[in-house]
Amino acid sequence: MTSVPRNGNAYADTCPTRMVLDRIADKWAVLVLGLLGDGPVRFNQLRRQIEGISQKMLSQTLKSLERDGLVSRRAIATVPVTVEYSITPLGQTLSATVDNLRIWAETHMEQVTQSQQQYDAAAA
Amino acid sequence: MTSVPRNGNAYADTCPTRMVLDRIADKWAVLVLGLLGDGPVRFNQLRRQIEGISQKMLSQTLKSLERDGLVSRRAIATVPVTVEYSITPLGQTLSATVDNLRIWAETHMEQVTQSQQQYDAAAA
DNA sequence: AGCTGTGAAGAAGGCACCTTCTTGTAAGCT
DNA sequence: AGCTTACAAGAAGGTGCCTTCTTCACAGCT
Repeated sequence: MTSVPRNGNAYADTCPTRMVLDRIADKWAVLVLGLLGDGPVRFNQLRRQIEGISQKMLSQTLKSLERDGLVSRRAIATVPVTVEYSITPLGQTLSATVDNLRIWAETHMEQVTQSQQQYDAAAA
Repeated sequence: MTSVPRNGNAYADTCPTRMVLDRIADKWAVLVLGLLGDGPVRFNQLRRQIEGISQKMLSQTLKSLERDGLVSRRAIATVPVTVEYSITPLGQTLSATVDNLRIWAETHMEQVTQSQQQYDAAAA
């Protein structure tokens, strides 16, 4: 009998799903994948499009996503050398989900911040 | 002219969407909302169902989600007093999205960990 | 008095996230 | 030599995440 991929359980502490969830439930990962979903992007292009992220953090995030198999890296023989990042087929299966998370944040930002203000006022 | 809710932009550093995204792109938030999506749950029930979370962290996460307007809290006059948490209408609109994130992690856990192992082996 | 249960939070400490600074490599320009 | 560009990463330091421990309040039990 061939082995069948088994689903993990994110509610179980010892299951590696917890680590995977921690990896993808990350704002930088969501923002990077959101951009790569539209096509390959170079490092500095990503950096310009994601305001507030440091070069260090972007490099680190891309490395992690590459390690996860969600992103692929290709050095281009320009002068100086530039690097292009693309989403992988595995990353593509996550694309719509992370986009929905970001879109929800964008469309409900006012409601959330309003609720936070009301909560803080009631607590004061 | 009545004011129209404007969408945020998560790629802009100064936009509060970044903060909202940071709030919801969080493994504990995803796991808590995933359980509350099915109906009200008591604090200790949540604690038992989410393995590995400390009482401190669960309490803090629930307080943050309440402040965000995604969760509501109701004290019940039992002996001792127990507290029941429910998802709010606003939280309900996020429910499917966070479930999809968790389900993706559960169904792709093996592919991600395999990719991580291959990456680490190639780097060694 | 002690203990149990519930839920909340401060303190302490370790670890991770994150920025800034710096360095490294390489090629081209002044 | 200096500078620029691109990308990667170590060091340093600050902040935040997170656990553990402890305390608190309250009611009931021994």
